[in-house]
Amino acid sequence: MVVTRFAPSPTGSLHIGGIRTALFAYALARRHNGRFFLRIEDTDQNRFVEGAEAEIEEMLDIYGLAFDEKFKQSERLQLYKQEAEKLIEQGDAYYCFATKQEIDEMRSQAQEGKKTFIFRSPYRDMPLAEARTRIANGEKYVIRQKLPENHVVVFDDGVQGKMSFNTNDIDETVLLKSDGFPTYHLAVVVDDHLMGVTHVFRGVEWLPSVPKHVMLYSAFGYTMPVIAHLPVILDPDGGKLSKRKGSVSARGFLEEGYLPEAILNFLMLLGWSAPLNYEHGERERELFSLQEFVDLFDMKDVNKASPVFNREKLIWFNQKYIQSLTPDLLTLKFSNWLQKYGKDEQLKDMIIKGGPDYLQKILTLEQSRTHIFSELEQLLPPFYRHEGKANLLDSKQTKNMELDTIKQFLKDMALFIESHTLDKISHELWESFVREYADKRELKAGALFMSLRLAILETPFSPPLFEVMGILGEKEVLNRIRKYL
RNA sequence: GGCCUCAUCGUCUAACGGUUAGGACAUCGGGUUUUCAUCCCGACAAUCGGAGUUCGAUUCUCCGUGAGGUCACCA
Repeated sequence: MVVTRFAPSPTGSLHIGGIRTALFAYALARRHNGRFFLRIEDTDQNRFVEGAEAEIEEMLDIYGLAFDEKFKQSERLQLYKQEAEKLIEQGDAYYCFATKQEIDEMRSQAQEGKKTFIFRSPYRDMPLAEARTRIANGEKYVIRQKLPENHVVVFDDGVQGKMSFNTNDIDETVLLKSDGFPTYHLAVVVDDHLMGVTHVFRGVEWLPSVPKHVMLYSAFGYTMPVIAHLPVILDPDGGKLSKRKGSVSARGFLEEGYLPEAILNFLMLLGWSAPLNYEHGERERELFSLQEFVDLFDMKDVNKASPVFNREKLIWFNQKYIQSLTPDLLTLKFSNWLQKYGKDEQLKDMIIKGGPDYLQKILTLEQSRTHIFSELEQLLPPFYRHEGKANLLDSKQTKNMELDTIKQFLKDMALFIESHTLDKISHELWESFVREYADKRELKAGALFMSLRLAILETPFSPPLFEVMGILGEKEVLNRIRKYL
């Protein structure tokens, strides 16, 4: 059985890269009808952030990455200590009394001499009995991993492939801190084994500590899971993804108005591509639902190189997903978004007052021109408020016209609408009125449409006017036009 | 600096050792259109450099170069 896990630490808001790691782990487990666990790595008391754990779970839920069970490292402290003691007994670890200051001093000395600093504790070979006496006397200690000298550690990464390390280049790392908490290195190995994890996905930043883990697995006699190190997501400017150009947290993207499905789809293609069978006439494809991804996902299709996070492409995905929404879903999702993240309080009130049916009609019209929900905060107001103060000449089409000509047109337009109040004006009738009007006076039809648009909506950009007027209703349209007469 | 890793259009990527090196985003043209979008059509654009292996390297090997990661009682 395939067992994977997502193991974030609750030290802040969940990074979008975390969602990708979780996505891959989730997909592998689901693909093989296995299990997917959440493990909260809260062994650092100093970096603990209140509410971070709840946010991790909330994000996993919103993004649709359901886990089967949750574990918390802080609840299993006794266990790690026990396991560390076991290593001491075996001679694969030792008590160390060196203080942080002492080590820091040695390190800075080595750096001044331009020498590489690999810490080897003076307590490494202290007789166990002596060490235990010191502990009994209340002395502070940590437990360190003991490494064999000049030993080559080989490792076969699930994504990166074969590599090797020499123990001479590696610190004998702390396994159990003086506060009794395990370090990451001890806790992952113990937990992954106890949880029966078969496949691990994590960021490449963990690659350098692989030899420590390999040695721990062998000291414990555990079989190693497949470990796959995912390349980091890079910023277009180089380096790690930075916040300067937009969100980097899982929640931040939701706030900006991206749909979780679109983000997920974008993330899938960052380092993975679907296998293709040209002989069966398959074409390149990049729109995948979570379920389709699960059905297709295989570790061998994951890339080694670090991808750059391209926000334009994310926007394109989001637009595709918005366009594919049914009117009901579009209305529902946008309403939820607005309520949760909307910034324009006045607009929120007006939308509620206008009712869901009115909103849905507008959204259907604006659907093809929205890429992310936050744009709608600019597109919607013309349907809800009207000042009567727009400059009717402020557009490419109307800037060379006489204001009087426009006003006369608006007046005639109003008369036209009034005279047809009883029978519904058809699109054809209405449009031919404008075009004939333009022909007769040697005006440009486009300019007339624009002047109407500016009067009614007070913006040069809008969906087709006929549909807009249909939504506003004749009474409202007349009201708005009259403000300019 | 030590250790480790990576390298195809600007970006995400595809290509049993044999392809006119394919697709998508972006960009630039053109078409549809009542503005803005959408949609459709088209164009531009890449195998980091140098050796080797081979009849033949994007693909295999080595060396450079460039980029990234990491060197905590943080994860």
